[in-house]
Amino acid sequence: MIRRITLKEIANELNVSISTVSKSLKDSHEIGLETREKIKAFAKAHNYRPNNIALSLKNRKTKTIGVIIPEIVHHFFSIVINSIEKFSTENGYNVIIAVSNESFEKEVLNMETLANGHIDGIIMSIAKETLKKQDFHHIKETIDLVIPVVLFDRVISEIKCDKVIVNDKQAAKEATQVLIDDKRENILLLTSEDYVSVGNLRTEGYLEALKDNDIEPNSNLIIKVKDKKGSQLEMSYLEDELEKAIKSQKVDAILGVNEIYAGSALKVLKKNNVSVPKEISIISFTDGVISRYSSPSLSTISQHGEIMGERSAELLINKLTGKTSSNEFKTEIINCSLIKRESS
Amino acid sequence: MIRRITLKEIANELNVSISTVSKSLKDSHEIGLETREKIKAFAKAHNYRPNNIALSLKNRKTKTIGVIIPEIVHHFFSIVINSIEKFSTENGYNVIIAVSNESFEKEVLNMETLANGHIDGIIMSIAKETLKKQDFHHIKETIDLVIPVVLFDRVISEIKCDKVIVNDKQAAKEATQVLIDDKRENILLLTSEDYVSVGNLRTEGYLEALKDNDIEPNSNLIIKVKDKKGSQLEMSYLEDELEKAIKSQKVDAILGVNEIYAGSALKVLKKNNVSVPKEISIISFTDGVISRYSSPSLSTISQHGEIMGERSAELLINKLTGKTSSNEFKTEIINCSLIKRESS
DNA sequence: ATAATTAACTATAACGTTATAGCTAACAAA
DNA sequence: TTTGTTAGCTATAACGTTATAGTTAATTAT
Repeated sequence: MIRRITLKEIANELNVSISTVSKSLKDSHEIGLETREKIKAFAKAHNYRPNNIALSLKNRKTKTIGVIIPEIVHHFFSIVINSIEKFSTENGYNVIIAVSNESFEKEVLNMETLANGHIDGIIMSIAKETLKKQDFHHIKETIDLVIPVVLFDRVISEIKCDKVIVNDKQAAKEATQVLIDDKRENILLLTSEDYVSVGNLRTEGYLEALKDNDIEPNSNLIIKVKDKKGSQLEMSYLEDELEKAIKSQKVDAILGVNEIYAGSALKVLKKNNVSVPKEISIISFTDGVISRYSSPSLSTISQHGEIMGERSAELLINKLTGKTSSNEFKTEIINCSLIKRESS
Repeated sequence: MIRRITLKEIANELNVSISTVSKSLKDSHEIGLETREKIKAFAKAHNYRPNNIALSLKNRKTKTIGVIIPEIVHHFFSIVINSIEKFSTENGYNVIIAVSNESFEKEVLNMETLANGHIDGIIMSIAKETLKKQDFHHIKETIDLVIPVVLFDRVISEIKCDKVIVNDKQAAKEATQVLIDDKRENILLLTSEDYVSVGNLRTEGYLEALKDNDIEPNSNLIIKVKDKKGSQLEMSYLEDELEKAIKSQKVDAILGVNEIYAGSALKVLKKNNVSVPKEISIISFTDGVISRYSSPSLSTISQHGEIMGERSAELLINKLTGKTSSNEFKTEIINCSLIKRESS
């Protein structure tokens, strides 16, 4: 029932000025030892804590980082957030989270709110709708306001800022090569629509691997999953298409750009009595919980979300503390690694 | 490169007082129409946005809710957060997230930081270590500072505040009954250590169902999973114990208090060539992604995280806006529901 | 004894707002 | 003419801090 005590109240109580109190608590030698000790004792007894809002106003710094992600109920993003939160807290920053839900409008709104005083910098991964629309004015405006931005995973080259990405193309290429080395030549690709940068890069890697091995790409073997809000529809689309594909042609491997796709594929194969990995082997991006607990467990390409989160936070904090100059931008590339399990 | 424009700057620019600008932007009739329009136009042209920090300081309100959860890479908690975020944003509140990582110390630290000005109220689920320690001073102190707190899922009766829980005991009882009705009488329980309130309640429900059906509880059929930080150890403990259990006695069903336990159980059974649900059927708490993509898919008890999140946010915001009195506390109970899938 | 120095404290402005009270000129009423 | 009213604006304080620039009184130097 007691409101937090302020410097003013301490000052009145002890009949000194506010300045004296402020300085005493900072252990300034301008104030006599006796007074200083008395004030510190009083403050401690009354559990004085500086008001962070007042400090933020004064210092024009909030010591808070805003994170905007497309989804939070999502293994990869939650890993990244966790790691951002960890690194930031260790470095004295709070984290405030906003979810765009893959919506352009909500992303813009989130940025507006965050940029209006509450945060010192932003870490974000761009919503699908925004990528589709190709409208990045909100991000540019934020950067113009001298609010540093770090993009991770889903990035775009046209924005000048720090970025943290994964070597998607290379990883997809390598995974495809692993399948080819295993004598699988009819590799089906489960990918997302073209405007999703990461899906696109992974598709490119897949195609390159085929080319390197003189395998003619077959468009019937590439399923671009249409994403509908409300993933139920999305999944039934995937399942229908996949079922058609395996019934109409030879398929001996599947490369999925995320574990939800691969998990759904596993279901379809099981339903059709196709044995994995004997008849069809599977490799998937996203090393999440589905991969580990499905059966057979899925071989996956880990994008090392912890590292991404940590690097993103580090890049941002370096900008905020002036460790790196505000007009030099880095793009960090995290190497994926293949985790072999039962499905391949 | 342009700092956000302030009232003061607008005032200087247009040769009026700050008050005039402030009032004009609020469309006050104290200011003449002409001046008002001119100022509004100027503000719009310069993309004026009020500084939220200054407003927070003035109003002693931050319009921000703090959420403290034990883990974020966790299906249930991420669902709850998502839903808190959604409801709060719709009602004009921001959400700032802190993760305790099941650690008492970190939870206390988080509360301190949050309570120091940045938030108007807190929604939290208590860390395991805190539950074990039974030390809740930080929560009580926060409440004493007139910062409303809402506890969800992991709650404790000794704290006077709003709470949102699930009818854990009843749900466990009903699930056990479903298994018994299916003629399974040797039901193994995979639960957590006693100090975790929800695990405890679920165990109670299990025992009650046995009692109602005159089945003697068998302590060999209750595995209390020791949790070690770093879930690898935790899981191997579970796997070892479970393997011993099924080899040394008859087990025809398993009730798991969360889907990680159940998912691990499924692995053990598969390894031992036990067919699910024929020989052993499984029901598990937490309706997450593992349950849906495992094979067989798991029958689960959904705790309706979305509803929990929404109710928690609603209770808190009602307190914050004065809709409900600050010394009356509600405990909302969400009913779980059983989702039948292949494992039972 | 006077000036210079220092120790110990205080007053003030500023961060960006808003609410309250106050001021001025123009006009109306008596 | 004198007083009252109103429209339209401004000044001020306050939210809780901190940094800068004072202000004393006592001590030291010359």
